[in-house]
Amino acid sequence: MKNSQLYKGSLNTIIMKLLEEKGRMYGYEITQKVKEITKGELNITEGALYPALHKLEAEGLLDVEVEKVDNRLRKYYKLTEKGTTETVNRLSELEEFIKNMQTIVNPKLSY
Amino acid sequence: MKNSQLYKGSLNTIIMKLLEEKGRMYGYEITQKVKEITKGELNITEGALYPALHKLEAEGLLDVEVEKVDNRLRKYYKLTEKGTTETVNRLSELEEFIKNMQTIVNPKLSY
DNA sequence: TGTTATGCATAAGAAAATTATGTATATATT
DNA sequence: AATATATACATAATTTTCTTATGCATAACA
Repeated sequence: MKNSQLYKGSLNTIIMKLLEEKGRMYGYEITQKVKEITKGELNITEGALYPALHKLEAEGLLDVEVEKVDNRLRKYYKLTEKGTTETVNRLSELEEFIKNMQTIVNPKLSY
Repeated sequence: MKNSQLYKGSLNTIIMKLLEEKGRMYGYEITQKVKEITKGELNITEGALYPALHKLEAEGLLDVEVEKVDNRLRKYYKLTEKGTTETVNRLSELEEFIKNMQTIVNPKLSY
């Protein structure tokens, strides 16, 4: 992941949320989707992405399906049942985080 | 810093924003203020806070004034001129970050 | 034919945090 | 009087997460 270090710690949540939405995605697709969503502002590097995917898989939160498309390998990831449950938690943590950060940035709006 | 790893990378921004608001604060005060703002959700650990303050000082973004209150030491930090300028940048990065994360969490609201 | 895009992966190093200590004074509790 | 909690700083060892730099391989484009 590149850019302002604020994104540190949010990669897993991003991956899981995208998978919850799209059903299944492969690594490269995730990087492109995030680039698109953030209008080029957030570029997930491979050195961050692939180890993250492997770790989520090792933790039993993701499943993989390998497919060959156009003679090139793709590893499709999707949430396991455990992963789906965990995603709900992560997303509420994210919303809480965003609220808290907004309160810090703009304390006057938080009555 | 404790809790959801989402806060990783946001400590410096939090410190600088609080200092911008309050003028000057000492370390322990910062931890208490953040705990209060986030209703106990975010607890900044000393192992994260003090090295962060020292680094910001070394970078010329903060100045220190040592004072003895009730026979106990306090190190009051405040933004330097450079720090004030930098805070503006960090805050706009933070707002951009929050926007992007919101778009990811709730893509339907981002037309 | 060389560059860009697609698609995966890992290793070395840096950055930022956690966890575990350590020191010291003040205040509240038992 | 003794003990625990709060205040106030600090650092060292370790872990987590990311960046940077590689590496391999196929497809598409110029």
